[in-house]
Amino acid sequence: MKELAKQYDPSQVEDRIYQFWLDGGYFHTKADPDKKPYTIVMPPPNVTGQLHMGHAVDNTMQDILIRTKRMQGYAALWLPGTDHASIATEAKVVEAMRAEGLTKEMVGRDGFLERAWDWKNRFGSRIVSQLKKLGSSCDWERERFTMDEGCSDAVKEVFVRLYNQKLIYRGNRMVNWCPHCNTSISDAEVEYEEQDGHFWHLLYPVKETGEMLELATTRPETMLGDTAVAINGEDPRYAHLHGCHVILPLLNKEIPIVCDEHADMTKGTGVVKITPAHDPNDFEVGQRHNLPIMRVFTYDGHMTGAADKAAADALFAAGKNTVNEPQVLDCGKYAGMTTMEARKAILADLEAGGYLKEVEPLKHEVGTCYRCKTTIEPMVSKQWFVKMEPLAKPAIESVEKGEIKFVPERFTKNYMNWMKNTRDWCISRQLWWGHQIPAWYCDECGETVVAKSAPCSCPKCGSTALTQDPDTLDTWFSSALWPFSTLGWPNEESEDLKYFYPTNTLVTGYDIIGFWVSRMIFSGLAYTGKAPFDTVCIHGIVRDSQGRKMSKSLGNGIDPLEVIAKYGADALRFMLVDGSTPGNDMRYSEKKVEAARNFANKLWNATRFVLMNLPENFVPGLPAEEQLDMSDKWVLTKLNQVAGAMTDNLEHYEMGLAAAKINSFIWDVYCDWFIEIAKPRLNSGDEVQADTARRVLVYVLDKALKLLHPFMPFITEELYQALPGSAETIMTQSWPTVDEAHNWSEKEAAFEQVMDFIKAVRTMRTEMNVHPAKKTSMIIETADPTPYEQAQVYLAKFAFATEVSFTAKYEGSTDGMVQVSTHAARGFIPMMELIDRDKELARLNKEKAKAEKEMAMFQNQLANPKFVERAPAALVEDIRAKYARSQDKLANIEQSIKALG
RNA sequence: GGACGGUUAGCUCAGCUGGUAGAGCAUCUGCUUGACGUGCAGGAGGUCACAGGUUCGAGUCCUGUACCGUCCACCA
Repeated sequence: MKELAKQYDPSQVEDRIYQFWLDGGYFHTKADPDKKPYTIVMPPPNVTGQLHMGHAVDNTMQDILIRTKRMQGYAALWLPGTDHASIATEAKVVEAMRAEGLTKEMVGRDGFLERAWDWKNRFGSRIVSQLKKLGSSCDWERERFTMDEGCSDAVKEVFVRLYNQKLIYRGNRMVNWCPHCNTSISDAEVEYEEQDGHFWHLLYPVKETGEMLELATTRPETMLGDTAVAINGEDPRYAHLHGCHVILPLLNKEIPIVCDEHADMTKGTGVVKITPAHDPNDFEVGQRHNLPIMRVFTYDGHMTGAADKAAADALFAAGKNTVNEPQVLDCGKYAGMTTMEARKAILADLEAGGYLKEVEPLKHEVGTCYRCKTTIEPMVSKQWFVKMEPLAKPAIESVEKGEIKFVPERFTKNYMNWMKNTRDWCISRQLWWGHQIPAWYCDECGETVVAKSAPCSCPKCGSTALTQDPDTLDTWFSSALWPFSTLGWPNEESEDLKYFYPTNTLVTGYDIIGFWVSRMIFSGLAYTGKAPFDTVCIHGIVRDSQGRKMSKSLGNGIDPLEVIAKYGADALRFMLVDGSTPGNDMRYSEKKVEAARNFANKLWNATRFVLMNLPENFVPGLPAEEQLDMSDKWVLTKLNQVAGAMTDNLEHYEMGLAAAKINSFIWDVYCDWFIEIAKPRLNSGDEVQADTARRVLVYVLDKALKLLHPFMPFITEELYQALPGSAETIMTQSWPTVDEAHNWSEKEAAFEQVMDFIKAVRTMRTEMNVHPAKKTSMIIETADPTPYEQAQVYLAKFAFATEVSFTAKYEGSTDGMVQVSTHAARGFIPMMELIDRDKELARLNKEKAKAEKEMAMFQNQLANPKFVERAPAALVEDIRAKYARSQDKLANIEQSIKALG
């Protein structure tokens, strides 16, 4: 048996244990017809990212679930992997190239991709090793990457299928354009933030009547692209202007006044300028009225000029641009300015021309890019889209039918809201790192060919000159397939797919329900015909100690790896779940990690104590029932209760409650009471008693380690292996269940009576400042002395008794006797000379007040005829019993006060 | 504008289906009791945000209010 150190040092243990697990292959799971499958796919972290607290909670929760299920005998698969994170990774590679003075264009697509793969290979293992530090028991043999061969094949398969079903289309639509990342992004990727801005009230002259039409805008620089002004057809103020035109200031261009419902009579002046190329609503208006779409911004956030116009005209002339392709304006003197510069210049010119009526300050929500926070420009652009409506419908129904449930349930609403309002999903990105869109265009006739691999020739004209679409797909397009692409789909015959799919639990934060969860659900249903998981377990985010979100810009992030280095992964894990509530945010505090570290140390020392007391030839196993002491039966009953309760909590994803329960069991029940109470037996010299105590100590410890293992995997493994007779790993031992033979509720009650008495004596002594070394005899007055008689050794040790005698009714002298009372007994302790009489009287009166309050509560309840009449009979009985008990206690205290004189 | 969450001890938070308010930390008092001072034994500390309602009984259920926070939507 190995000697344990006085303090637990996780740094000496964790890496060694993790390697032991890897070497043992305990994380690997295969399809096993004799077992039930349980599957979790890990939300793939960004391949070049670093572990943060969000990952730490997410993966701790998954590991707790998977370790529990593994111990419960499931073929538990936790499938790990990483995400290529197109925008984030591409941005990093671009940045690194900039340091060398290079741009994407300079190195070209192939050169860039080579660098990107290098980058991935260099940093991709970092996050994986960090996940290992946490103790994650994933099946690393199955580690996947969203751009590996299988996942890429799944992406192409889906793209082709959806295209053939007309659920993927390409067209000129309004998209969110990030001028910094230089790509379109989806609606979900736009974040709104409140900014100070202005309403500029402009005046447009009406050609036919000469009057000035007032309208307001928050983005005056778009006015160059106005191709109409809209009024509401019902608006009496403007009835005379139907069919008229305005002269667009600065450009002196005639544009029509159109009647459209979009113009709201109740807002502003009821007149709206229409810029179809740069506003989503205006785009719709433009479609309805067949207005030209005039682009005035370049894709990198400048005003368009002659060259831009020439390029667009050339494409148009070549017939490459067909439906609704925006025209491009040569912005003349504004060409080449950034949009902000143009805003200033245009406003100055408008003012000079008398077209600016007033400026009104306002706060408004501005769309920004979730990656770089740059203000989004709505742009009309030719992109690929997924038609959402037919896909969303089954995804909504599936959740409504309960095939998928959210935990906590309230997030269902969040999901539904997202699913029911989603617009078509823009999936093309003007990036190189990612899955290139499997579409080819014929250089000769412009035909589009969508296929899993490059076509040899154009099916329409036979030309062999075809060019693949340069764009890549939104990262979430591949993430959406993750639960099944990682299990072998589209190969329907894959054993893994058949066995492990659909998966069971998806654990993730509420912040990506729209991005990811919803897309996996509709994808799973559409391509595999099955919901990809049955439960979505949602957790909150970890905030800093002041409740702020952890962020790079604030610099308030806590690095989980530093915490692990200082306190151990077990402590971090325990801190993250202990006392947490599903779906709620939590605050990080070092104090909480310390508490968790202390708990680990407590367990370490408890085990050390047990091991120290075992003889060389110790053979574990519970002794026969007749040898068990009342404290043994008590602790075994408690163990049963905690095992049952934790199992139930874990089934309901209440990991915080489960953690608190095992903590309390180990610390309060096992260490503070059971170990202490076992000591007299261990040292009694009675070999039979000592042996019984040892066996129970080891038995309960073994079970407690198992119950704690999912939460604190490292220390429990280390300690488990040190127990005599243990198997090679705790990981695959069976999860403790309720043992019906171990429910001794009457013994539990009897022992708790003794505990009550001990506590009463201890409290009295501490309050009276009696030194522990001062021991005395005592007389216990009780109707049934049996439990106390059996507990004499304990009374000696914990109630500081020399000799104990019993009586049903004490009639001796109370002179010099200090008295303590419980519900079931009264103790007479000759130690009055040690304390102050007045203090003792005060103490008793305090006890009395407490007892009276308690008694009064029950009395009031029972005095209420409606309570007795309407409350459940069992409860009324229970209250009666409690009332009787509280009466006994009060009587005891009153007698004590009387005796004191 | 819509939806959701929070408001419980000095601090951070639990409290499941309504039945005598809990934990950790902090604080106070004792304790070198041979597993552990990263410890042990005790104490003090709460009108459960506010106002109504349902109920024999409400921290828990319902309605409303206030403040804090989050998400979504819109904004000429």
